[in-house]
Amino acid sequence: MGETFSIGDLAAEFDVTTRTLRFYEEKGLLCPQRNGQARTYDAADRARLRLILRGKRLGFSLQESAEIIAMYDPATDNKKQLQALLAKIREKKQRLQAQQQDLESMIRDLRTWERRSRRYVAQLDAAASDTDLSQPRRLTNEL
Amino acid sequence: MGETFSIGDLAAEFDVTTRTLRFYEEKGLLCPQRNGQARTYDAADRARLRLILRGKRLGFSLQESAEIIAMYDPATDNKKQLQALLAKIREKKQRLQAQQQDLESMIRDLRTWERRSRRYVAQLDAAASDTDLSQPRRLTNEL
DNA sequence: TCGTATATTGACGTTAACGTTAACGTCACA
DNA sequence: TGTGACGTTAACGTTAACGTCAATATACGA
Repeated sequence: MGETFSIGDLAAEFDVTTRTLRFYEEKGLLCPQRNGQARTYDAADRARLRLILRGKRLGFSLQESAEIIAMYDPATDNKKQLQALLAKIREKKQRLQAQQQDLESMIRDLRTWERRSRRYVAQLDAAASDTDLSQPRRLTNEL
Repeated sequence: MGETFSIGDLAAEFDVTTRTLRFYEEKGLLCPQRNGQARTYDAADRARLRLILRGKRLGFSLQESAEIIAMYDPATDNKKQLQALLAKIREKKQRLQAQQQDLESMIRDLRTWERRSRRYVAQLDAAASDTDLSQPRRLTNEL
């Protein structure tokens, strides 16, 4: 068998608490083996956790991450289900692409602001070396 | 003066409830004028709201959106503050770019899965027309 | 055998981001 | 003059995603 992990191992590796891992299990997102009382996680559990956390970083709820993870599960073996699944995949992809749009807008805005602010700091510097502190120009805020 | 909006206007335009707008105000993210009791929003308020919602879609908390919006505010006019602000901008940009990585990973994964599932459906179709329903091959799940 | 580390199961607490309800004001208009 | 449509404040309710705490079990080393 492959490598296994304790709850503490995974918690440390992914920087979450053990409570979090038990919570995910309680919600049906993880289902590690049991070694007596203790939980034993394998590579697949670890991969699932990675997906859950990736989803979180992207603003998905646990419910949604659960759905996405379900898509990776080949246990669905009839045609209608697979087609429903494909529809879901397309929906998720659209949403993710919309997020990309938002991200690009925001990064563009931030870049603009960074340049603008940098010029302003430079202006302040120049004014200071001129001992001309009279009227620092305001940045206009057109949002 | 420019165009103004009622609370209902903005709620309808951005598909949020009026409660939400009052809540954002309560949290200091919006501060519309008052016309007697009633709120009157202008173009700047509207732009702020757009930023807040964009942040939400990207998984930012309201607190974080508030910080980001504060970056757009030119009211900070001393050099140290501006430099601290630039640092924050860089931090946010890094986080956003990390999100882009996650997004790309996930979209790539989904694309792969879509193709794989599509092939599987095609296989099922072929099998059906052959009246050979014996052993539909399983998709392997290597996550 | 004792202590320390790590695990377990409840069970209650917390925070963010609103929803919901109640009780009321105001303005156009038929 | 009522009757909607739209607005207001205040206060309590809700859901998600954990945190925190208590009491208990298990293994391992000195």
